Amino acid sequence: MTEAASSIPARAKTRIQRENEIRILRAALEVFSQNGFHGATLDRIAGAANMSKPNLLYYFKNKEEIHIALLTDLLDIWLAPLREISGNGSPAVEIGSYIRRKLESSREFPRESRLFANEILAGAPHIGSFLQTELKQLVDEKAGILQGWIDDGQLAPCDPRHLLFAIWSTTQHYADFSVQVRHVLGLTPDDVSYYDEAARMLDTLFLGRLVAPGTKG
Amino acid sequence: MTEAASSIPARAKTRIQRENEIRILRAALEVFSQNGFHGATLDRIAGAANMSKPNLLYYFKNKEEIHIALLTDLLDIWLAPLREISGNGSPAVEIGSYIRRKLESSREFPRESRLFANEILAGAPHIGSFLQTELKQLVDEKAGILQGWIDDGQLAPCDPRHLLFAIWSTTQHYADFSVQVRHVLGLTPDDVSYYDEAARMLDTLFLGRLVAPGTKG
DNA sequence: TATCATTTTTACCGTTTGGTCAAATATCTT
DNA sequence: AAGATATTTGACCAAACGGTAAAAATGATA
Repeated sequence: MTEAASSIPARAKTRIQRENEIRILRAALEVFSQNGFHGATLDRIAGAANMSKPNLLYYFKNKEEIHIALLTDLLDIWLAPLREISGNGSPAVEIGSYIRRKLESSREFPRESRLFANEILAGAPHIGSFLQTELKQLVDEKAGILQGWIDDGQLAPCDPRHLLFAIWSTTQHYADFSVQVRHVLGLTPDDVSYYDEAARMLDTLFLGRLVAPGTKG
Repeated sequence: MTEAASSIPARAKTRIQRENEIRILRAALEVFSQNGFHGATLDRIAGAANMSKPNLLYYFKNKEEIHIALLTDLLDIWLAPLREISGNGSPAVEIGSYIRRKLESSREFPRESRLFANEILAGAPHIGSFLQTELKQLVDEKAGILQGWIDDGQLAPCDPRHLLFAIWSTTQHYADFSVQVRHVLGLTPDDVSYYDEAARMLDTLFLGRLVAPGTKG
């Protein structure tokens, strides 16, 4: 959870405070991820948290603060799979397990993924600086590892950062566009059985070879 | 543009009417794609169209009608590249050119792409039936073509529909997540020079082989 | 140029929304 | 159990929002 950077030493949180902040953030995640920032109302969030609106505002001073708290928590979830990429392993293993981690993250945290997607779509008003600093730094570092493999001939020549983009987009797609995925596959809502097939597809795509070597150079 | 299905024969549109409807839709596309449906206000749309709000409502009876008009126009743009996939060509050529068309569509119509993404993220409240019928039908048809190539051994075994998902996500990513892409690459806003490198990446990924065949089976 | 239809503006309305405040209630500590 | 603190509630408010009505202005037409 997020702690305000205040000079006044904050009181230790009570049990009720801890519980209610979690209740609120859980409810807010549901509402924000489904309706976007502007589509989410404090009344709906409060309702989803089984709480009155003034009570909710006793814990968070306004709507934006809830949103920012959610985004802050989110960034760790988002970065974790990327951090684990190691230069010691082989590209096949490292990339393969990164994809699996990202896909697993999509399945486990679809609401967080959609919250992130909404924020980026809106122009990243709250996490712009995070993208430019922390994320960029980490990407540059991991891109260096990938570039090493390219130089070794273990990986096809390409811009490693765009390879990461491809991994992000394909894996997150299954959370962010799940409605489309389900409609196209003819599945019922909440059916997430497509993740196994998705994993196979991405393995073939990133680790295998899609189009058989043939007439076209 | 969209025509209401009314039994009363609609008057032919005047010059001013045609011009203003276009002005409104252009402005609304900008505002909706940046702020989502709920984040967009009639005042802002009217402002972007250099028009008073009541004047705007003289042409569209409410906010939702503008949104639906935009989505309707959008679906053609979205489907066009997919329709062109032909069973006569080779997988390499057909898939390659489909990717190029989708990527080009991302570059040319980023606002439309973001509008679409917003709609899907929100649960596709307006285009759900389109996804279940028209899109599903077309996907099933094109998936059949891809399946044929798989049966021929020209394409690696995989669920062709998931292959399409991978193409959609990677190409649309460059429009929908352009802010993230630019921040990570260290580019200035509005710089779209990354599209060339993106095309190379996707060619390698979908048509070539990313990880060199090596120690790992 | 007079007439009619179309377009634009001004003034307004009801509702929703984010947020406040003070009083009431529950909880914790001694 | 008393007192202090933390929590919850109901009543309320101003601003923003989607939308309306009718008059004023403009454009087309004969």
